[in-house]
Amino acid sequence: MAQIKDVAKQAGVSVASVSRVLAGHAGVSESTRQRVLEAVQALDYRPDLAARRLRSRRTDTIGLIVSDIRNPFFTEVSRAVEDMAYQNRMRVILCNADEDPDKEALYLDLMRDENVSGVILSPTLPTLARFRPRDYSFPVVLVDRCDRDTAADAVVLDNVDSAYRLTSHLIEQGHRRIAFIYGATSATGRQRHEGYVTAMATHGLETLATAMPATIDAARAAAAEWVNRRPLPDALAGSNGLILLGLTEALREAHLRFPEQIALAGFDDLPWTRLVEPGVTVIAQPTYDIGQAAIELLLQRIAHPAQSVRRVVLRGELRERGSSAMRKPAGSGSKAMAEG
Amino acid sequence: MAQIKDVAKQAGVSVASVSRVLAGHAGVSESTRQRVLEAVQALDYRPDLAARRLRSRRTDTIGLIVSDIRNPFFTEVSRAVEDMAYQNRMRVILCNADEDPDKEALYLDLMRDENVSGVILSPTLPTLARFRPRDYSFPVVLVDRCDRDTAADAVVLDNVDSAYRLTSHLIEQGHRRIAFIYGATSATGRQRHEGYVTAMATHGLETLATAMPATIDAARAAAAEWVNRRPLPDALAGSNGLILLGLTEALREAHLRFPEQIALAGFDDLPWTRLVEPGVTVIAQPTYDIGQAAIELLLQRIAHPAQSVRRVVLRGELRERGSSAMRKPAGSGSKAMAEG
DNA sequence: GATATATTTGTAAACGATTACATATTTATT
DNA sequence: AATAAATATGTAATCGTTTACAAATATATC
Repeated sequence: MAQIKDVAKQAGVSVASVSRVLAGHAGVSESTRQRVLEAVQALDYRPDLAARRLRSRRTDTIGLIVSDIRNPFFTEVSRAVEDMAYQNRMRVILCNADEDPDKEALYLDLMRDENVSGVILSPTLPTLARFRPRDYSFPVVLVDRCDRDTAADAVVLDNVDSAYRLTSHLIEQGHRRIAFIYGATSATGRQRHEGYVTAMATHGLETLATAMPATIDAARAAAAEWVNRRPLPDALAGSNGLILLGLTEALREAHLRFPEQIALAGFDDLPWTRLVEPGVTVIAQPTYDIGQAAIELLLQRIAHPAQSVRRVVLRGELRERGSSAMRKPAGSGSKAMAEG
Repeated sequence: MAQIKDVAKQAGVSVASVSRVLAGHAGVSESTRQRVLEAVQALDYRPDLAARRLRSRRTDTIGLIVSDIRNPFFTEVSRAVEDMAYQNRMRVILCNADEDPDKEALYLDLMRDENVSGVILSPTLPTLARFRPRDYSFPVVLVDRCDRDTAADAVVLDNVDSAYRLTSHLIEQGHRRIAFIYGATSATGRQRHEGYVTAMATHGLETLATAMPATIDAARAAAAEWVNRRPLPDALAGSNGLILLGLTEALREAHLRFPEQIALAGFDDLPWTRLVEPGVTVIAQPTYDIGQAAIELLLQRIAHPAQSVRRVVLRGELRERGSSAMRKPAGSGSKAMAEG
């Protein structure tokens, strides 16, 4: 493998000049620039990254710690971060914390060891609760999950508002007993719950909510409970894509048809929500944009460490489908209202 | 930040001893071991990875280059690789080639620059065609995609056999005009096509296949063509999860009910295949196992570079659901057979 | 107890870049 | 033409480890 001194010799210049050319620094004549570039080409020289990182104390690497890689939301965010990072000559180390605070802490330590330029993190609740950017040796941008008072750069959905709109939509469609099944282990789940509660209160309706870990299985179990209760709720709503999937599975297992017997709605516009007849009403998240915004925020923060804290809030879009359709005044609806 | 010499001073030993203790090398007395460990603890010393990598010429990093991170198959594989890698004190650099050979080549170059310990790769067709392990400075394990004669470690499904079994199942259910829509840009798609062709030939049936890029949109378009043709095929089969999704969408759009009007089957047991009534028949891949096997192969190869080439072939499991149900001798079936 | 052998420790030379500083060269100003 | 300022280049120190080699100490063998 060719080294920088080989290139210097070949080009007839000093190693310093080679380094300067490769770093794109000013103060080097066009003629040496050319000769260095030719020599680099001729020898197929590739700088040793370990040496460069040791001396320069920079890694040009960013860490991405997602809470659950199986959640398509995070897959899509990762994709965006990847794309943008490599376009900006940055490497990405991807870590999947699996909603486990310990694993998360471990990975944050690892980021310190790796001396990363910055980190994009979707924190679990405990980590978020005690999160202070100053505790880390690198800039951190939060994504998807963030408290109102967290003093850190962040990119999030308008969770409270989106949940409010989704719930209001269900109410407008004539549903009254709306059960909200949400992931209590994330700030996002809680905020969406808050939006749900507000919407219900605004319309003078009683809230029916179940908090649980945000997994398909937990959601299915939670939905099964609601489904066995009498009176049957008018509608089930889930706080994210995984939960919505669990709810849908539970309804299938209970042989309940939506929206005739029970309505359904939730978050994340995944491909399957259009496939299950007659389609599931959802709040669509601009997932790719969220990832893109996160890395842009991070790159800016790396460039300007002292700049003031920023928060990007993106709007969720309600996509109405058959699962939330208008409840008939007569029929099972009147029964539910009579009993409730 | 504490350095190794600080630890050495604190423990009253030389830097060499500290290094040896931390590397777990033999030939260091228990008493120094203890004192070094205490000093490390006391100073919260963390070795500088850049320096270590420069001097030792090892990175303990593996590269994972997947063809399409949006494909849940690869998400699950990534999860397994991640888990196992970190358990083995290795870092993972994840790259998403997006089925683009150029991007793939770029990432392989990047792996060389990063001086990774090894790479797990699901190659596109062009890369696979000219793939020779000797061309790389690091060991490579192929995953999901591999030719019969590729001389490299690999973990794959029994693609030909699985497709044969899936097709045979459809035939046993009374379907005759079976259209196979497959991704022609991957070895896997081609092998599954081969299994389909063999099964059809065995039963003296004419093959009806469409080759296309393995995306949801392309699959939907391809399915739309089949659906508009007369006679209508008896069944549609897709060569992976993304394609199967596209086929299902196309049937929905054309308002064709399965299995009554047309049967459906494919690869990858994704959660939604159980949700769309009456369930979609699929070959399930042991995705997590595939990832796990890949990294195990890689770690072994790193430990024993000269050991002979290994291939792990995992068996796909047929999961019968309603979408492939028995075709009635009478009705639309007879019409299709009369016209075919 | 002397010698040979095995074990433990320390010193200093790598690893391959970047960059501070000094020096040489060119250009501008008088 | 002499001086000042700006630009271009080179030399050598440095980043923080690992590890080859030498030296010192402990253990075994006679």
